[in-house]
Amino acid sequence: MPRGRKTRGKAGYMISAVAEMYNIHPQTLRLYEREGLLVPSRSHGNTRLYTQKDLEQLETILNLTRDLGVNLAGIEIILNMRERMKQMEDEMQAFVEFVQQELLERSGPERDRLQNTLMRVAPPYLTRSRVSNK
Amino acid sequence: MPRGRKTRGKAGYMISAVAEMYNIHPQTLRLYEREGLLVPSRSHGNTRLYTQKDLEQLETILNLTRDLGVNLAGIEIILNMRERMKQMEDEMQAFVEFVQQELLERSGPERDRLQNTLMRVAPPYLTRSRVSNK
DNA sequence: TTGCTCCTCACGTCACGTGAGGTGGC
DNA sequence: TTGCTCCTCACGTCACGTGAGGTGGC
Repeated sequence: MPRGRKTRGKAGYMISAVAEMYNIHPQTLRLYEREGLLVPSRSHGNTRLYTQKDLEQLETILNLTRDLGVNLAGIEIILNMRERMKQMEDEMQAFVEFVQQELLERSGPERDRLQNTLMRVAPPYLTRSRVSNK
Repeated sequence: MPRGRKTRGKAGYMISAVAEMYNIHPQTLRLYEREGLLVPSRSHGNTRLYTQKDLEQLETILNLTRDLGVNLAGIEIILNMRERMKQMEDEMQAFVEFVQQELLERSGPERDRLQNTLMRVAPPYLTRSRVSNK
């Protein structure tokens, strides 16, 4: 039973709660914030509040630094690249879905040709659900 | 005028030539090789030979470590991600080009619809050359 | 008051880069 | 021979993580 001040409000976790959950020093969390890797919001009393999204970011950071030995400069770059890759995937996804839509409205050799290209060119995880399973 | 052994054969640059070109210690190049970041081929006498491709890889590495402060673990991951992003871009490119081809064979509202989607969804650098400039 | 929060400063450790030292082939 | 190559071992420096010390608000 936790005593004292609540460590978890609806607005997020306080620093010691996060530190305990991930077995990490509170100062390290402050370091990550100073480096711009993980910037939680603050309460009106200036206390850090970590949201669920912050915790996911933290897990990524810990994976990179603890398991893979990446330093903070590298982590920043990798997080940015991840973001860009996600965007690219989303664009690809949207585009593929549109062409699939076109596909459904056609028939005959043209349909086969489109479908062929889709399978050749689009990553499997984008086409599997709608096209190849049929 | 360089004396002694040739530092540049048609097969590639020897380590001291590369070291001089990039103002880097030969031991550092050996370190990068040991870490798997930059693995040149070898002559039959076991001498390292750096190709043009190796030098490009080296420039990327130096940019990451010198200018951005990324450590070697991070560089390895970033190089891999770059590779994957290039692949994604190639796939995207091929797909967009195919749809553009389809586009040219159509007319009327259907063409407009396809073109619209292309512009909305494909990154500008993929469409500029063939579609938007017309 | 207690137990948290905030902050700054400082130390220990480890990775990276560099140098020395000794070898061998063109 | 000279000047390169190969290798291993070792040191200096710096970033990162952790701890101490002192403050303030719920």
